[in-house]
Amino acid sequence: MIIATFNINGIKARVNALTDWLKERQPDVALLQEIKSVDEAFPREIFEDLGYQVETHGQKSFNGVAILSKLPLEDVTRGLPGDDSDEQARWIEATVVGRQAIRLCGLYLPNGNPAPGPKYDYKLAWMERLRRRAEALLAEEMPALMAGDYNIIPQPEDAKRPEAWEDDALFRPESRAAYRRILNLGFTEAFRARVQGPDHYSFWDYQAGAWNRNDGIRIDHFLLTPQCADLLQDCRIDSEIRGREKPSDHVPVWIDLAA
DNA sequence: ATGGTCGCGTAGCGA
Repeated sequence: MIIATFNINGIKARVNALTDWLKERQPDVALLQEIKSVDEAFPREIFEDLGYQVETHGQKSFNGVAILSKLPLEDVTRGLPGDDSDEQARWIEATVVGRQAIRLCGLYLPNGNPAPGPKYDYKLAWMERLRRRAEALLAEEMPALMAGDYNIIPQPEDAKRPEAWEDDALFRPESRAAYRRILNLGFTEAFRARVQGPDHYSFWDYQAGAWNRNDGIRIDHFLLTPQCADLLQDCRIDSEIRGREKPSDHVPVWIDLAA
């Protein structure tokens, strides 16, 4: 089963790029972030015609997550638990039923810049809520994953120029510690379980020719529970997508599970 | 130090 995560940076602007990639990669599931659309305006028919069930959790102009699946989805829930006053659409869950059931959590973690400040406080508070949800997920002892745009550069090797990110909310020590705290509960980060070394990125800024200089960062991640990690066969980044017409600033990352 | 580029929505914010 191929499961992908892709921050598409606006569904309206990305319909062609996204459908082209879906037809090529043929993922069973695509977790999408930054749809930047309300649910009613999401062009669901285009993806239903490609054979996907469409579940969205959108908001006007900003954020928004979605799940596309060729396999049946069950028990869809929207919103990260822990703060009923949080109106930002950054979390969606569903169970995909293949040969075995996998619990999927699609997330768009807050950027947090500028740091320090209220946006950074929101990021760290959101990560603490994520940690609590992660603990509950592990306690279920079933194959489950949390994937999406984490807005976290885990290690210096995950940036072409780590020194440029020293004071950034994506790389500050508190951000990386909060991410590590979740990982160390017992998750496997799929990409680093399969691939070592530098120069593997999932995001290149639109500005200053970042793509042409390969000035990227790796911020889109798959965290797998032990039961899910046992099924991991592959993890790859479709970086070539970034060089196409009208690309997102992120590219898809996908895993292949024996499920 | 500044500005560099996109998307949304049609000004200015978020990234």
